[in-house]
Amino acid sequence: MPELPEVETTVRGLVPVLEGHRLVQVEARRADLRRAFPPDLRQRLTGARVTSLGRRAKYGLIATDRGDTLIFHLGMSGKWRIDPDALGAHDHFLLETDEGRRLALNDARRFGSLDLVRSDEVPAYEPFVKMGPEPLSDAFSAPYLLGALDGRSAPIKAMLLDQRIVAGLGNIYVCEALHMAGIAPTRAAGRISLMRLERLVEAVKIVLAAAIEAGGSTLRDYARPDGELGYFSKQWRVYGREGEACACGTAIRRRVDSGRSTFFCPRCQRS
DNA sequence: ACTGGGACCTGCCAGC
DNA sequence: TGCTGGCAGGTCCCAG
Repeated sequence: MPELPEVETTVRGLVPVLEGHRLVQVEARRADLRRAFPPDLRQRLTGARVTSLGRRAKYGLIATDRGDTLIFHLGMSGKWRIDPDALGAHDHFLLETDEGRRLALNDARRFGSLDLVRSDEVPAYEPFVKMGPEPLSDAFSAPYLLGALDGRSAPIKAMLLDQRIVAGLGNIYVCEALHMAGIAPTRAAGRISLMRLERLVEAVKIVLAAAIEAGGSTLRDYARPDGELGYFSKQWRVYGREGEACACGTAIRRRVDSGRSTFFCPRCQRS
């Protein structure tokens, strides 16, 4: 579920519950997700007030007045449940605020992560160190991409999924952006012209912004008890649509590389 | 250094 | 109904 737009939507949904509020209960119901939780997680968070929330790539950031930042990653199946009616087997980490609002970090596959770092050390947080620019920032531009992809023979799809090139894209939005830009996913990344990279950068920004917009429009649904953060409307043009007609009328194709599905239109997306 | 492939873990769904 | 195989939105590690 969670690529950049879903994490952004999640963070926005957490803001009204957490921002400005004190954490009165903190409970880890297991010791790890993909990595071990910090051993002093509970001690450092209990009693702390949340000062701000943010996002870097697919990571959510929750800063406290004690100078700590809780960094979460939702992996493939993670989500925050708000005021859950009952806890389930996959509710791994719990928070309760001074207002009595309760949050459960639920992650069936446990590919997610939870870390706590000093806020001034966030830029040095290991996953962030070699990360590329935010795709919605001005730093993610065609000239930047041209330089970053120079000499690379790997397919453009693989390069867009590489968080060191650009941080926050996943399988869905890469497929969608390549389709919008009319570029074949298998095209060698280093052999794409500046003009076509302009279209690609533009497509990435449009696709992500539209997904965030769609997520934002469903935010009100999260306000109800037992709401789950992270869902968004599925308005994909190619992803998950193998065999269906592209806007051009051609059947959308699916290919699999090392277990990963790529959806594309063989007519609209030329190499 | 770059590239491609597989591992990690659980749940769900189509097909038999 | 019950089993099996295939599939899933992300990283990380390894071998060539």
